[in-house]
Amino acid sequence: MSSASLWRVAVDAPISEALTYSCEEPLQRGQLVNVPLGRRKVKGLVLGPATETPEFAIKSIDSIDTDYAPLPDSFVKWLEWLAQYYLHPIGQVVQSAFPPLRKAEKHRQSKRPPVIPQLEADTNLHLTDEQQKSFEDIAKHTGFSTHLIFGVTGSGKTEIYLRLLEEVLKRGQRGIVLVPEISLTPQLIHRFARRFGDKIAALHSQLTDRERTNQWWDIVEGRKSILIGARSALFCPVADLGLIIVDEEHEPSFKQDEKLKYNGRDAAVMMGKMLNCPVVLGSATPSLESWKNAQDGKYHLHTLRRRVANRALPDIEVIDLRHQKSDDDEKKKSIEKYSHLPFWLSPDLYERMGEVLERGDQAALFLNRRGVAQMVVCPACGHTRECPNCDISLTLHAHSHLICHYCDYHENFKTKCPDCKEAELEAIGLGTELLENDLTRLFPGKIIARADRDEIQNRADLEDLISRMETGEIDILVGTQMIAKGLDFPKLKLVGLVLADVGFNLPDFRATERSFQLITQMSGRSGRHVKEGESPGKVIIQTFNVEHESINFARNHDFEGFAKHELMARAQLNYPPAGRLVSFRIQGTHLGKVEETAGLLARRAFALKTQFPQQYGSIEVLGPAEAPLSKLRGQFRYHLLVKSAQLAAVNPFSRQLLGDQDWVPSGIKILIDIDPMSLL
DNA sequence: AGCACGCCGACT
DNA sequence: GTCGGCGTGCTC
Repeated sequence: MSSASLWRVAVDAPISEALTYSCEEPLQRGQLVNVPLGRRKVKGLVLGPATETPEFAIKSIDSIDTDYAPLPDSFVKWLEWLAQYYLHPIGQVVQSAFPPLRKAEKHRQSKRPPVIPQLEADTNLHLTDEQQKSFEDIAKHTGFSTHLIFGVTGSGKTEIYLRLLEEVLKRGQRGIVLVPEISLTPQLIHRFARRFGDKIAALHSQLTDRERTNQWWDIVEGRKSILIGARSALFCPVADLGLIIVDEEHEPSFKQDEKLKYNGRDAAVMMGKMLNCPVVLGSATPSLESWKNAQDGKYHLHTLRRRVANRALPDIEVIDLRHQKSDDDEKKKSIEKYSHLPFWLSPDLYERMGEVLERGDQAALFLNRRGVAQMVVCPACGHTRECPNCDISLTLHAHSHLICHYCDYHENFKTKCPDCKEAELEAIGLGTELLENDLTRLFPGKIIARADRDEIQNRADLEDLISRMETGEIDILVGTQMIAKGLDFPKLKLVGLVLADVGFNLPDFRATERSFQLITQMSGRSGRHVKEGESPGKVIIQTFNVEHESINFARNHDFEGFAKHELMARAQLNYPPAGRLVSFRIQGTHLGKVEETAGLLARRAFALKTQFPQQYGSIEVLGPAEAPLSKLRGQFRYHLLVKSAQLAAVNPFSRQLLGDQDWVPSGIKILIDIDPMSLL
């Protein structure tokens, strides 16, 4: 018996590959060990025996951490895939698979409310024919398969999830439910808790480290069978996993935007593949990535076209904000009548709000003022400036330059509209706070609440707002996209999108898709509980771009038409899902050095293409260009985009392009984002 | 990420 | 003189 024992260990440090350690005792892949690293002690995960001896002085493993059972081989494979696909140090990927604290010796009574409330059990709801069929079609799969439930808002996707989980429990297996952090509200957790009682565990950002650790062990040791959580819940090694559900799969927040930049939805599908269990994705507005996979037959598609209980979809009306002036006498009178209205509020929306409030129902106004949504628009014809190379909106800089953030195309900003030559282009700015102030004046005595990053800081604030909406205390809700998702208020009968255009003009190839999703999701909040035969909920969209495709398709509740249209546009420029995209961000404190390194990276990219024309001929390199946020916290930022319709080429190309990074000058950092959700 | 080493300014 | 600022570099 030889004690030949060199092992590959993924240590907790930003080192891309595993390090080699020796150990006298027998080890096993998946075990957590304590190892020396430099002058300190760190945790590491045993990946397997080392195949070759490095020319280092090899250190010995200090001890095996016996608190944790070895991670299953398939789970370690999944961790390795994450590191390899997202080009992230394996040791830092591994750390996410362990709870933040040690296991509690004994459970102490906490002053905080329980993570999962104890609620009266409820029973299954009756399934519609559509729900029943989807449920049956999915439930017959027990091995790896991916399912996309495309169901209009209010069509009862959650009830299908609940039934599927029931089947999983019957088989003695467990399930994971991933939801976007923002929709992980008590409303949703309560619904699961009522159905499955004390079988539920939850992991989300509002938990303390102790709560998180306890939930983790509850699942790992089998006391709980269903884990509901944000994307990071995937890292909990659930034994006997029988199903993964990703609700609102299109949500950009499934993408982590720092450190390991993984997409929770994609990681979930890969986990299903590695652990051989079904994965169910659900959305009223599927991502084009998932939609294409369904069209190509890679995912099973299940469609729910109708709301439950035959509730009608809301009636959507589009208000054209152009041509407010008129010579018509009657119109003139009407303009006088409404002259007290602020510029952002059309008479139609104002009148509808009055009617709804009169009946004691609620209205919500939505305005997406996130980020630096600079928009240049012609008030006469609605024209906006776009980049001729990239087909995205140009951003106004310093009131004089219009710049494309993808390819560095720029032009002078001419104030006269180049399209109709009648009016002067305007940069428009407007925020939710202004709305709130104006509404207080227009609707005296009505209770107005605002929901945006400034007002809603934490879960408690959101819970408070939700309950005030549910009790009907609030008359008018004003908010950003915070209020667009998952919320369900019976008395909400009118939704107004104050300026739908804001989203259209973000310098991002997903801007149109985001707008469509937002309009559809926001519309879906209206009239969710109207009874059969009652007049449906109302949606009013105010816009300068009545012909914009995201409005045209959304007003007709036509996701499929939209997807077809948008997929064609993406395919023409090889944007995802037709192509794969990788973004490199070069940043540092010295502008000249950053520019220089960005140029160097681009030259390396072209050299690689020339050197391997077979593999990399299809790769397009865009930039380098100044990043949209060109200076952030004292760091100058450039970026370079790599894209190709040949999906498999992009990852190895990016890996080779970066190399071991010994060519990167000191003081410069290069951050890589595989499949970026946003190019801002 | 830590934790060293190292090379300059301002203090008892 | 030496205390400590944080730039740079390495970890099997």
